[in-house]
Formats: sequence, structure tokens, C-alpha cells
Amino acid sequence: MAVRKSAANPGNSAGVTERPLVTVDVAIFTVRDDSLQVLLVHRPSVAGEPYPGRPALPGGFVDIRRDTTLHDCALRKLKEKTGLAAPYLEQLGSWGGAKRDPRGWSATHAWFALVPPPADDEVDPAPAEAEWVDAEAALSRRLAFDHNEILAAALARLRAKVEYTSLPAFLLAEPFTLPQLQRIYEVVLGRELDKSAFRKRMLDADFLRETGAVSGASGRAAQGYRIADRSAPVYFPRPFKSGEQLA
Amino acid sequence: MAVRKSAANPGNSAGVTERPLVTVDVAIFTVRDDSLQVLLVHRPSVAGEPYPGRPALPGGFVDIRRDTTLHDCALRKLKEKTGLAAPYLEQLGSWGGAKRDPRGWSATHAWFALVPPPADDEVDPAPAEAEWVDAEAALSRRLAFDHNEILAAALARLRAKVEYTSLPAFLLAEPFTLPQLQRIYEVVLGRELDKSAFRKRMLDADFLRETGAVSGASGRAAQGYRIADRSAPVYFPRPFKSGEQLA
DNA sequence: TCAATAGTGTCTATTAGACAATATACT
DNA sequence: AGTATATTGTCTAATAGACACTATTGA
Repeated sequence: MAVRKSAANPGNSAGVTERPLVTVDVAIFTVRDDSLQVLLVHRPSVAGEPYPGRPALPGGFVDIRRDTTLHDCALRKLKEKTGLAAPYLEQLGSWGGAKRDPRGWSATHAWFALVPPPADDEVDPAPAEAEWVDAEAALSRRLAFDHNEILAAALARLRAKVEYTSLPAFLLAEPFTLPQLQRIYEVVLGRELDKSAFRKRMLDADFLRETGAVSGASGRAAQGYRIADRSAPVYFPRPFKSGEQLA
Repeated sequence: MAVRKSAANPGNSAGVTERPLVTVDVAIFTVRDDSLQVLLVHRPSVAGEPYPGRPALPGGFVDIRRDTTLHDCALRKLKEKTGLAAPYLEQLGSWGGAKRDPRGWSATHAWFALVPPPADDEVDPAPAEAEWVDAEAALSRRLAFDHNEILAAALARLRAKVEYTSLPAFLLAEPFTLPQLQRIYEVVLGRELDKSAFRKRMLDADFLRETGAVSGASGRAAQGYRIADRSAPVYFPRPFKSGEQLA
């Protein structure tokens, strides 16, 4: 019994015959200047490289000598492009097929990452070939491969999760204040939120820990917070009231 | 500008040097006899095949000659194992690394599928090598590869989505009734739901279309429904009241 | 003391769930 | 009629959001 299966893969029991290309791509988001931005690189203008000069999500081939797991590989791409080591990183999905890369059947593992914006006083550690682009503007460009589709999926995932999780907190450097966090939510959601309801929601979710007071440019100083557990966001019991909800 | 990247992949610009193995696995769920079940196959007991005789999720190598996309490949695996062509199929995630397959660095694309149970009067189209196993029982077995981890993730995803989407409707053959649908929710959630609240929720979500009346073994006949749009589940404005919610 | 921002209090419309009542099918 | 199930109605507790108010900082 249970031998029939091998007949479905004649002469290919170890998948050696023809293997797809395997890559990892990362959609890295931050919020700067009240705008949701994504990191784009430019494809090399070199013979044999597809989509020369086109903007693309950072990524590349899995290196089976260096990368122990897919997650490792995504972390490596992230570090190469942003210098950041421990931000929020989540799998987005995979895109694979015969046509998406002119070099052959390829499958990419897409991730999405949230990072705090580079502080004004420090140099942006992103390499010169990379640039932060407003997310909507990036979507309206013609990106390499099927990266428009991947970026659209990443944006959709982010916007969906912002409605009912603490994800946007990963877009801020610690310590941050509740008004700062609210601003981030508003930027990603594209609409304003009520201050009182927002605070109740965040504090009731119990994912923040108080640090010292933080004074801004003017006005009353605010309570500083850090994320209690950076391994995952928390889920709110209900989403924010969506504008499109029926009356 | 923008040429630096190739230095990160010396002599590997087309990823030809060493490519990972690429597979697709599918966690196929159904509800039978008030139990959430998953379809398992047995690994072939053949020289060179890893994990001989072990239970595993259905899956196998991507065939770049037959499969146009990853989605195609998942559909093919599904059809081979269940005979079903158009159920609910969603990407779950990917697992890849040097150690998960003794044959070499491999990456699998995991999907999860929901199918209605085979009708009592028809023969189960699943091949003899496959068997339906209660999901919890399957998890407690030692599955091939990292399939315990994948199955656990699939179960977690399913149970999470049941709280706030119409997903379980894809576990029923059409037409189905609201009491039948409620039973499915209860089986997957592992707790009972209030009849009135359940109906309001389902009907307000407006994803069902009435068909004729359906009579059961006894008692009043029920309204039959079908899913209005099978391409995706709908999201409820709030999750079910979770038992663990604070008072 | 004023401007600016942070933080709190109160009220209300909405609604999910509890539970009771009613409707319909079959014997 | 009686039993079993489907369907509807009513009530209530919980709460998200609206909005007004108070608190604290620095100039």
C-alpha cells in the first residue's frame, strides 16, 4: 500500500530534474512625514539581469549556503537594505509561476517588514541604491517582475491589520507616546480617529509598558511607552469603526 | 548606479548554482460526524523516499512542465487527492530551510483547503492511500517533515478566521441551512453559539442567497442557502464573543 | 497668563447575546 | 394533537465613539 504516489512523479522522486528559481522579496514599510513609505531598490543595469533599471522590492535569490531558513534569508535581505536587525517581519505569501521571471520558472517568498523611520540626526543606513517612496506613488510606478501585485498585497494586508491590531506600533522608535501612535494609525488608515476612544483601545489591549515622560516641541509632556512583547502584535476585540459601515 | 547588488550574489546572477527543492503541501479540511478532520496520506515505503510510511499532508514537487503557477500546482494536488475541483483554497505560508528535507535545502508552499464531506451515498473519491483523520488526532501523530508545524498553523488560521469570517460555509455542500451552518461553526470553534445571534450575524453579512426549502429527518423544514460569492469569505464587523474575554 | 498639547469624564446610539415565544413540518 | 425543529421577538448589559472638559508644560 501507499506506493502509488511515486507514479505521479515519474523519475523525479527527488525533484532534481528541473527546479524552480527561488527568491525572497521584502516590502519594508515606514512612516515618514505623515506618509506611509516603502523601500524600493533599482534593478541592476547589467547584461542578463531582467528589468534593468526598474524599481523593485528589495530581494534576491535564496543562498542555500548562507541561509539556514527562509526567515533567515528575509532577515538578511532586510539587514542588507536597512541595516536594521530586529524589526517586525511577517510572511506575506508566495508568488510562483512560469512567466514571472524571464530566466525561468520562479517562486518568490514575499515578506513584509515594519521599521521605524531613520532619526533625523542620523544618516539613513539604507544603501544609496535604495530609496523611500510613498506607498501609493510606488504602486503607480511600473515595478520589476510582479512586484506591483506583491506590493498591493502587502499594502492590503497592512491596512487590514491596522484596523484591529497593534501592528503600527512597530513603525515607531521607542519610547513613543500615544499621540504619536495615534498619528501613525491615522496615516496608515487615511482617516482621523477619536482621541478618547483610541486611548481606551490601546490601553485596554495591555500591550504597552510605561517608560518615562517624553516632552515634545511644545505643550504638555506625554507618557512614553514601549511595546511589552515585540514578538507579535495584539488583536483588538473589535476593529475600528469603518467609515463604510452601514448606518 | 544600482550595480552594487550583483556583488551580493557573486557568480549566481541567475540562481543557477544550487537551487532549493520546491514543493507544495495542502492541508485539506472537512467536517464529518461533528468532528473537524484533515486528509492525510502515507509516505511511500520506497528506497530513497524520506519518512517512509509516515502520515503526511498531501503534496509533492512543483512540476514546472505541468504547473503554470503555484496556485495551479495546489489545485492539482487537491484534485489528485479529493477529486474536487473548485473548493476553497487559500495560501497558508511557506516553510523552507536546510534541514526540513533530508534530500536537501527545500521550501514548501503550504495551502489550506476547505471541502464539503463526501455524501453518505457516494463513494469517497479520496484515493485509498488517503484517509480523513480528526484534526487533533492528526496533530498528535508524528507526521513527516515539518508537517506537524504546518498543520498546527493551518488549524490556528482556520480557528482564528472562524471567529470573524464566513469561511466555514465552504465546508458544506449546497444548499445548506442555517442550523447546519451553525453546527459547523460550533464544531470548529469547540463551543456552542446562540441561535438568534448566529442568524442575525449570518444574514446581516449578506453573503447567502436563498434557494428552496430543505426538509430534514424530522421537524420543520428549513430555508436552504447557497454562498453568493465563492471567491472569498466575508468578514464580520466583530468576532464572536470569545469565551476568554474579560468580564 | 496664554498657547499648545496631553489626558479624562460623561453621555448616547448601537448591538451581541440571553432567552422566551411563535411558526411550521411530519407522524 | 404532539413532537421536533426552525424562526422571530424582546430585553439588557456592554461599549465605541462623540464631544466637552481638565491638566500640564513651556514661553
